[in-house]
Amino acid sequence: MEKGLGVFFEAFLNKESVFFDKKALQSSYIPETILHREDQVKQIANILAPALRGDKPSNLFVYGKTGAGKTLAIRYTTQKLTEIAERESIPLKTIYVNCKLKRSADTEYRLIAQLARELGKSIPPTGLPTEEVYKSFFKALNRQNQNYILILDEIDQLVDKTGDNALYNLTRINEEQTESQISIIGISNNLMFVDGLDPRVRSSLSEEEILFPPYNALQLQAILKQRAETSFKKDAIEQGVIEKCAAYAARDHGDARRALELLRVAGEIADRKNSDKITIEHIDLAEQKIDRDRIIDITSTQPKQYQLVLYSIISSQTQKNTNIFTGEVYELYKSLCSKTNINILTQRRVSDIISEFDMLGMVNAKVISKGRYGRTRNISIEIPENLLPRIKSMLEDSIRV
DNA sequence: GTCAATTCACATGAAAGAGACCACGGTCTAGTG
DNA sequence: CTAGACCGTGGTCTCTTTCATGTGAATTGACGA
Repeated sequence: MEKGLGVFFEAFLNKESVFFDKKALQSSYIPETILHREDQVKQIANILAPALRGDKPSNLFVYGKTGAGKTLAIRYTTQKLTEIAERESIPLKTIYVNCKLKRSADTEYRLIAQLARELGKSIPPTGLPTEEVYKSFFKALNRQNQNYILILDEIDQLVDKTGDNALYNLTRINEEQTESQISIIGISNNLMFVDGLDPRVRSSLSEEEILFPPYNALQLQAILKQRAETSFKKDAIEQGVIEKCAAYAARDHGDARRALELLRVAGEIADRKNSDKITIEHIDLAEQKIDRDRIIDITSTQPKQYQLVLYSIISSQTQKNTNIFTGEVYELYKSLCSKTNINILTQRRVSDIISEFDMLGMVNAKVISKGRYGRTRNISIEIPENLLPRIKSMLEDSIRV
């Protein structure tokens, strides 16, 4: 056994790979030149440039769909900016925070705590009044006489979870703060996001706005080619593969991140099949695999109650084979609960759980009105047919514990 | 037949509770000199 | 005298429950043609 494994690893090491260096396919990678975002980068640079003279740049609000290059463009320009600032010893610091990361910055407390930590304070993950954390953050800000650029990625997530309190307080810092100044760059996937904000926050936050339109298929091709050059070996990609990748990604709103992931997974599949080239067929497989992995991952990491609800949805649909409604799911869920000795949640809660599955893309739950017979969600499953049995037995296993 | 009122079966919102986790300050205890 | 153990208080955070209000069209029933 041990020997067999050794041979396996040995073979793995010697195996030919289509990859040269995967780095350029990762989403955190920042290439030397950014394609098809020249205008935006220039605009950002224009807005941020005053920082080099010690002035406060305007607050900036950036929005566009996922995978449109927002984060990349911002990180790229701020990186260049700080390089220059460092060389000229200009007091400037950028802080990047992703508000979507669970348990990192998705509440007011955690956001401020995260910021304070970036400034070298140590803040406990909980237990302190939010007031205290603010104080500590302000103190850290004041300590050095510096300009700060604050990048809040996925800022919409923060606001619709916890309101715009934190943003309001942040935008007001400059009014009180004299030693250091702070500019805020907000990045949002949601185009309508600013509309829901407190007017004071809105006018302050979006002194400048930049829109990132989605990439089209040709632009995606260029980007993929650029990345592929450094990450794959020569001639490892068959004719038409890049084009197909780009076409897939362009189909849903030009998401470059997805295009890159598709290419990377296709490469991994090619490796596993001992192929020395990535073929179009591998792209198809990759697309299926990404989809499948996502669904399996979601199902298996979901809490018990959620799994029960999902199971109820699946089994009531396979029984009836027509569209199903919240009430039926809830009834089945209740009986499953008492069978498995799990306490029963209220329908209110189950209703929310169903709509969360809707957001995850696992089911499609549309609110319809059946006239006299009430209003409910029309639920159907979005899981591919061939995956259903597997998901179902996965759920059965984990519920029956 | 037409039209407004009714009615169903939930959706959707707001608020608040339960329980886990945690920091802080004060008090108690045991060990040390 | 002091370091560490052990409370009580007060804070955040997530998941839920409770209470309240909203809602779109099939159905109903009054009305007039």
